[in-house]
Amino acid sequence: MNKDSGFSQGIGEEGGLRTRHHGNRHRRSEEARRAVLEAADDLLAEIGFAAVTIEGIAARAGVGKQTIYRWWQSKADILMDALLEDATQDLIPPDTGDLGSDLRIHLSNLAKFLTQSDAGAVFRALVGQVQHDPVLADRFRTDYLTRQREVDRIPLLRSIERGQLARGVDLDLALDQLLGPIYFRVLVTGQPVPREITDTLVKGFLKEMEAEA
Amino acid sequence: MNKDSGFSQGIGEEGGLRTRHHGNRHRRSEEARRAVLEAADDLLAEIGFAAVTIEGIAARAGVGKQTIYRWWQSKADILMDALLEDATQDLIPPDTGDLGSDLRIHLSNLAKFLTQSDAGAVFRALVGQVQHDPVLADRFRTDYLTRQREVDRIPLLRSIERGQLARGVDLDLALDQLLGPIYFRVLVTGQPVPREITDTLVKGFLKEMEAEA
Amino acid sequence: MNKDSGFSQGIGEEGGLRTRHHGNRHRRSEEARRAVLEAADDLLAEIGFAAVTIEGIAARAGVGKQTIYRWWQSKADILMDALLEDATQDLIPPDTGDLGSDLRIHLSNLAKFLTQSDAGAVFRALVGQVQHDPVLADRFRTDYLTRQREVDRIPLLRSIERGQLARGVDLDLALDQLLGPIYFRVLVTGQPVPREITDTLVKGFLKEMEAEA
Amino acid sequence: MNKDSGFSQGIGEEGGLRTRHHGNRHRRSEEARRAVLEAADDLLAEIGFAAVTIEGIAARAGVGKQTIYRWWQSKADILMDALLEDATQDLIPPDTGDLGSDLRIHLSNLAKFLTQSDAGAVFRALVGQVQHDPVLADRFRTDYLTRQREVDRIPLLRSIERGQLARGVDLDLALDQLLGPIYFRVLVTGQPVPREITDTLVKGFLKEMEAEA
DNA sequence: AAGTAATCGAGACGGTACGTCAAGTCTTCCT
DNA sequence: AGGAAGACTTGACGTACCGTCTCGATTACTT
Repeated sequence: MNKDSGFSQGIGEEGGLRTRHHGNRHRRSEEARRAVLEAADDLLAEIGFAAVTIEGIAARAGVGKQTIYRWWQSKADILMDALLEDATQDLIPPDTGDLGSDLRIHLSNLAKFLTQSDAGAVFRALVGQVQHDPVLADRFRTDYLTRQREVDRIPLLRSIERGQLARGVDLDLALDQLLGPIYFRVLVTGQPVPREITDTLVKGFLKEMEAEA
Repeated sequence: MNKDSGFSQGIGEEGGLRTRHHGNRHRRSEEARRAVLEAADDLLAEIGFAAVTIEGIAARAGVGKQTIYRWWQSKADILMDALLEDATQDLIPPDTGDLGSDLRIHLSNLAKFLTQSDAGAVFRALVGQVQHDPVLADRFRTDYLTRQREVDRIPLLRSIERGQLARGVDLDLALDQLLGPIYFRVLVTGQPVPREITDTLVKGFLKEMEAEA
Repeated sequence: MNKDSGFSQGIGEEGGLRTRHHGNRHRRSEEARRAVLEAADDLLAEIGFAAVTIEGIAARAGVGKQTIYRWWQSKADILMDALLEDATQDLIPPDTGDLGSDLRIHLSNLAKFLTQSDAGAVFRALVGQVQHDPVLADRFRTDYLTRQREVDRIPLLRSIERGQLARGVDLDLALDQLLGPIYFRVLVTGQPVPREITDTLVKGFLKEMEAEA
Repeated sequence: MNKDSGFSQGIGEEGGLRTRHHGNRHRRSEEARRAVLEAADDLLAEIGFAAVTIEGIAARAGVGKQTIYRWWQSKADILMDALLEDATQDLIPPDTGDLGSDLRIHLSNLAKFLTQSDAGAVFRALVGQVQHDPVLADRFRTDYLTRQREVDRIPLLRSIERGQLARGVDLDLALDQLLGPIYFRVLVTGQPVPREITDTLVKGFLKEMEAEA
């Protein structure tokens, strides 16, 4: 995506060319990088964010601490990379041709992602950390959220193109209304987010859109 | 509310009789308790959750570490108490006689609380920590959330009694829809929550309720 | 003697009528005092001086910490009392009418006391502590050593009276020569002190005395 | 003796070649080691054994606590090393060709060492601690005493070779008799050990040896 | 007999040091 | 040059005891 290829951001190389204008000087070890991300992921799942340590990650990854400090700033930074690597492919909304269906599926997928998947656990840990760490918050919003936001917007945009949804709709607010309750339940109240909830959210949203018109 | 209200130990005899026939001879120092809560509050505001340490709180409060460990389990536990003490009086919805007004005011107050107040900063730190610490999560939900949830419900209940709102409305879901987007912006996207947002949320909610009917 | 009757010194009341029949002025609890001394003794034997704590003694004795601090200055001070109470009756030299016999028996008793008895363990712990604590050293020498020194001197004095030993003998030096090697082995080298050793010491001493004459 | 002589861990390359194909890459900091020993020595002299703490040593040495705990087991263990480093060169008996002279000088040096020197203060503290700590006692006897014992024996051995002293003499007992009273005065009675005392001890010992013959 | 005063067991208090853990830095050797 | 290893300083952790303090109960001497 971006040439910065910022190892700390990881993502980057899926394009594959890997032409990196003139190469990465003296070669970062891709092997070490993956080992670290995997170790971090595994440890998060096994012992929880609070118990994860840089030393633990290094030991589990079979990597020197220095190698970690050379490329990442904190354990949260590592998890950011892990999240970007693991989770981007998920949460791509379907294209069924119907806004209601698209949203129902997408919201349901989101709920599943947040509550059931390993990547969701990473996400929750990161959001937790974001409350304490403004630098991480920046990176989280720049590297993850804005991208996800664009993806989330797709069903609505498609619906507008199809003429189902009015042109003037405030998409950001719409997304807040659709997604907010889900994140709220997951992050704050800790309540489950079954399909009935997501379906009802979509129903309410559609009803409101109709009423709007 | 219950008299104990659930501080970590409560000393809580505000009822006052203090008839305790002879028990509890060695009482907790109320002075130390308040000093700790204040120190924790202040430090959170000054240096942020991550930089707050038990040692720092103890030093600032002029209290022995053991005294803290005797009564609290973690720095988050201390902040829980601080939150319960500081914030309970806030966020009580008004009673204007109109659901729309009540909600607009209440949501705006909530947004202000979350983004502007010291207690809101404590709340955000706690929600962050809740993502990493299941024990804290329990306490957070038992001691704070359920109480707040009941308070949040009041405008809707009053509206039902007035006959404005249908009896069958799912109040929990309604609250998720009204509050979720606000928490989402505060905790996840980091966007501000101006009055326009809260007002629009209320408008949408009312429109949906009408459509429902 | 002294009105304080120095409980912390325990012993001390021999001057006296010891009418303590019931009236101890304003009542120190004799029961507590004995419980503390016994607890200290027991704990020393069980876990060693380093692991003995005032809190541990108080708990074991079923006594409040304050009670201990009221009457003693340190755990070593308690053990001083225990030593004075337990050990004074030991180490009284016999009177066989013969200097050699008296000394052989006495030195052997001393060796046994130092290496085998519980009171000897207390003594060793106190000598250890004396190296670190000048205040204790004072008390140790004033209350225990000078007394014991006088007792140790008895066989030599008797022998002088009997005409066996020359009047001019330096008794202090003689005692250093007789006792020093025993304490040295016990405290420094950690070697055992069997009867052969003590007997040989006596033999050497007597030979030297003869040669002197 | 070798300059390395057996610090608590040494690193032990006395074999020397250090061919270790690749092992032991991360070596102990000699600088930190010396700083710790000096700090411990100084603190002992300044504030006394009881007041010396590991934290204090670390702070004074400008060293992390962990570094101390990595290489030593206790403050006494540190002082053991300091003693071994500082004191081994002292207390080597002279060779005047005459047993009496040799012993008089050596005993006098010993007395001076024990009562006047900084290393002597360390020694006294260690002997004190030896009464409470069997592990230290072991190390004290293995690493220090046996070595010193051999050195102390030298004048007697030389005298035997010269034919002055009988072959059958029990050297260990002889040393106990010569040294015991000195240690006794220093460690137990706290009396000074002037030259008259040491001289008289030697005189008595020689007289006894003559009488023996 | 009631009042007074000192001691008692208990245990919370402000502290100090403990011994451990992890942070982030630095140095060394290896590849 | 990058990476694995690990010793280094730093600082917080949570615990154990220190010595002081207050509490309510007990008990022996006033009065």
